[in-house]
Amino acid sequence: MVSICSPLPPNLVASSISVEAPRSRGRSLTSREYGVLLQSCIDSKSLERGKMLHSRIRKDGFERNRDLLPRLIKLYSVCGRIDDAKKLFDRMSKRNSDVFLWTSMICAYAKNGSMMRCFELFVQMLERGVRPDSYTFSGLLKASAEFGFLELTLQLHSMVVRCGCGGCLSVANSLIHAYGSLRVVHEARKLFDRMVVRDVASWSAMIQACSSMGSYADSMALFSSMQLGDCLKPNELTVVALLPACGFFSSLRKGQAVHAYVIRNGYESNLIIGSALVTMYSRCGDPDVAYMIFTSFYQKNLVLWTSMIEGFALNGKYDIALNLFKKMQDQGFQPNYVTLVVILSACSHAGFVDEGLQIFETMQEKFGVKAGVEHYACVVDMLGRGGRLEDAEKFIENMGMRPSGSMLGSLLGACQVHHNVEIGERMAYRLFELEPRNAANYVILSNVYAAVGQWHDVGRVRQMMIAKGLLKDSGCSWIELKDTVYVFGAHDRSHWESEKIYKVLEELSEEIVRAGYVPATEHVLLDVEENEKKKLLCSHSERLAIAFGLLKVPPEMPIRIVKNLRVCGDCHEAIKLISRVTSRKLVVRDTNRFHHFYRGCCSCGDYW
DNA sequence: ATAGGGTTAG
Repeated sequence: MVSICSPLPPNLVASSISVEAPRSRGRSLTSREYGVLLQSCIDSKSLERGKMLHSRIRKDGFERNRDLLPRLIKLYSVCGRIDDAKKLFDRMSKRNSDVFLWTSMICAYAKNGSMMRCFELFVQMLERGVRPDSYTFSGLLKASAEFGFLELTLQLHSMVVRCGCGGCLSVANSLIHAYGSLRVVHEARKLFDRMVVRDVASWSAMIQACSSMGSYADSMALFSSMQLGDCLKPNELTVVALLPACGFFSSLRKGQAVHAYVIRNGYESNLIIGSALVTMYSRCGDPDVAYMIFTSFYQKNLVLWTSMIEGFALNGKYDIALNLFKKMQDQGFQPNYVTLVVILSACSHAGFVDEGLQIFETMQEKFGVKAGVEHYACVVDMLGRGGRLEDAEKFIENMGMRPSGSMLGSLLGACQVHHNVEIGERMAYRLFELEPRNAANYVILSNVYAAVGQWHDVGRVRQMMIAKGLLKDSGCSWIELKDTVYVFGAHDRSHWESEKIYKVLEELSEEIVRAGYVPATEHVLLDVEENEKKKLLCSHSERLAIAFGLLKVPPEMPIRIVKNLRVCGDCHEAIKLISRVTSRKLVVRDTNRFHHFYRGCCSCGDYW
């Protein structure tokens, strides 16, 4: 027989006791013992066992026990019996004004997503004169943030202060989280900076807030101060909050370090961490390791599948991505909204226009997912990339919703690639109204003109930009070696080994010309001499970074670089040949995609 | 009895 204080896992203790032990021993359990058993029912969501326990607790007269009552409510709520929880609550609250009781019911509603009821109960509680405590506020803040109520969160915040709960760690953490998920990071940060004592949860919530806003540099900085300044050990939630930052910077070394930490701490079997790792490795251009992690999970879930599919697509392995999409369905997973965005985007980047359109048209009946803006945006992109610019424009007109800026932007980009001035102008002028301060739109329109040699219009657009005081984002590429990131701008000569770098480029130029390279000067969108154009092309930032990589990265290792804009068409050709003449694997990350160059070919199949 | 997690177009 297993005893109560056995070191075995609680569910084992519970199952062996709740059924036979008490009766066979012929004695009642203490409230403490009931507490342990109830907890195990909560953990394993065992409603039937919990009900049996409940009736025995009632018989033994422990139902009003301050330890057991909240647990009973929690048991019913985690088992999806929120109404039973409320019945019990109603029965008990007639004579009970204990904050424990009220808070547990409020939290049950908060977890359950019953926003209105949660706050109704809170009001009733205040009317009854029950003073809320830190637990009450944590529950309420969770509900308020989840429903995106900023006003309410602010009111709760001021109540927290008035009730003297402002100094409580868990309440402060809840507030940081709430502000973070409401995307008011500065409020979260203000609070965070004022905290006297911070624990892992505070740091994790703050890192998460930064990551969800895309302030990844802040996430990174916080992560190191947490360890160096506060000497705190990251936990699973910290890791999950940090991994997107590693992926964003394509910082394979940092990502690998986090992965090693995950393994050292036994977090590998955590599905959420697994999905975050798959995404991180995919964004660092290493889909093979991502796939290894993916396969290491025997029990997968939809998010893991979706992450892996996206990972392959991101790295140009479109066929594998689509196969995985089929395999996922064979294994009984129905794609959701996000999966369909991912798969449509894959079709768009792969040039699988017809397949993509078919998925789009049948997604509602087949998967019960109603197409949203993101899906429509993928279709516009798909048609645009495929050169079906008129179809794309018609699609925008007839889709029955206001086009988003990004939709018009992707069609404008397609007009640059396919040299369509007419549609390009229409898109650009709509965009100028929609997002007047976005310099990128002006730049693309001027590129559209430049691509067809309308230099007068190029100048006109440039004048518009100057008049509005808009500056073009300048292109740069970077490469990470050891723990340092080296950034190169176009025609950059600031690096201390600049001379060597340009020497490598010169030698390479000769070699790739021998291998058949012809500089595609149409990619120089400036009105300058032909020879000047050739020179300008050679020192694009991506080539500088690659040359530096050739000098520094051991020959057996791939050279990974990242560029903040799209790789230009000429560099793409050149890099293909560089991979051939040097027999190196070159991995270039674009704004959002990867190009894997090897033996003169690129994974994108020249369609991007 | 409480807070915190992964996948989303260009």
